[in-house]
Amino acid sequence: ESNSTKKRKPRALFTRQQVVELESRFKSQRYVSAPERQELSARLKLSETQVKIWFQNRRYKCKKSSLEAAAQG
Amino acid sequence: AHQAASEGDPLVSIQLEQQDLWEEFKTCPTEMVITRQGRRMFPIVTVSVKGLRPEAMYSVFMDLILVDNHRWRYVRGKWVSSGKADKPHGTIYRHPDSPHYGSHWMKSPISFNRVKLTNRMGEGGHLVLNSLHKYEARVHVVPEQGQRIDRLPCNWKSLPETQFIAVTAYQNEDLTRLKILRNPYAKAFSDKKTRVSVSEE
DNA sequence: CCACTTCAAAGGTGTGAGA
DNA sequence: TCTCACACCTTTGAAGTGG
Repeated sequence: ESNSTKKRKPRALFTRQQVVELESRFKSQRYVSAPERQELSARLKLSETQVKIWFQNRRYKCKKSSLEAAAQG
Repeated sequence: AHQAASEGDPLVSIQLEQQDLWEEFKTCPTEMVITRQGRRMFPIVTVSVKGLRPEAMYSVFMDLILVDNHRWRYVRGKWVSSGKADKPHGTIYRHPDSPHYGSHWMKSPISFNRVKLTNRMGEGGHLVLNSLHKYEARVHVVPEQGQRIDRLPCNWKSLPETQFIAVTAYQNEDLTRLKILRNPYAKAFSDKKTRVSVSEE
């Protein structure tokens, strides 16, 4: 098949305010429970899956950066 | 003998990281570009902090202080002082992790990689500088209010290795070459010159 | 949950022109 | 001296895939 029907991953970044709130929550709480996730997703107008994956990615990012920091010093 | 005044608090120590890189630039000497929209610094001011109370809350700041009272000019390959310095703006940059626990600040070096330098007032959160003036970075570790820490001896430190002249466009071409060599974002320009012998076959 | 990957968009470089 | 648009890179980060 040629160039026609190729699925390109559209990149949709979260809004600035959404990230601010998520970061704020992550700073005090690395894991979020199901009810908390529901409340967050409703307030931020994101799906619960998006909130779940965001915390998952955020934890990995944190761990990765701290491992790199330890490797250098 | 006078150290006993702070209730057994250890002295706060602030130390610059990547000193060899800063030294390399300082021999040029270092120049930092300032733009209307704001330009990042390279090398990046990074410090390791020791002696904080792990459970106490701190905010960390960086500012750039005038090193001397002169304006500088680049004449025939050398920087020479000429004229009197303009009045500094006195802006300060707060590290985005602030406020956070002492343990957080001490667990790994604190990087000010996102700070931006500008020559125009009103760009929120950026450090405002005068072009052709010489500056030096200074880092502050400030305990949050309500922590009942009476005195922290030495909660700021100036970093002489970071001295630079603010410019609107680079003057010294050795300095420019160093920036291209060391800054990953400028890699396009080092690759370009390497590609001289690559003609298509 | 974790581990890593995917892959465009976002955005940081110095350039070189034109004030 | 200063500003701005490029071209050319990197980094970012939500989503993908498998364990």
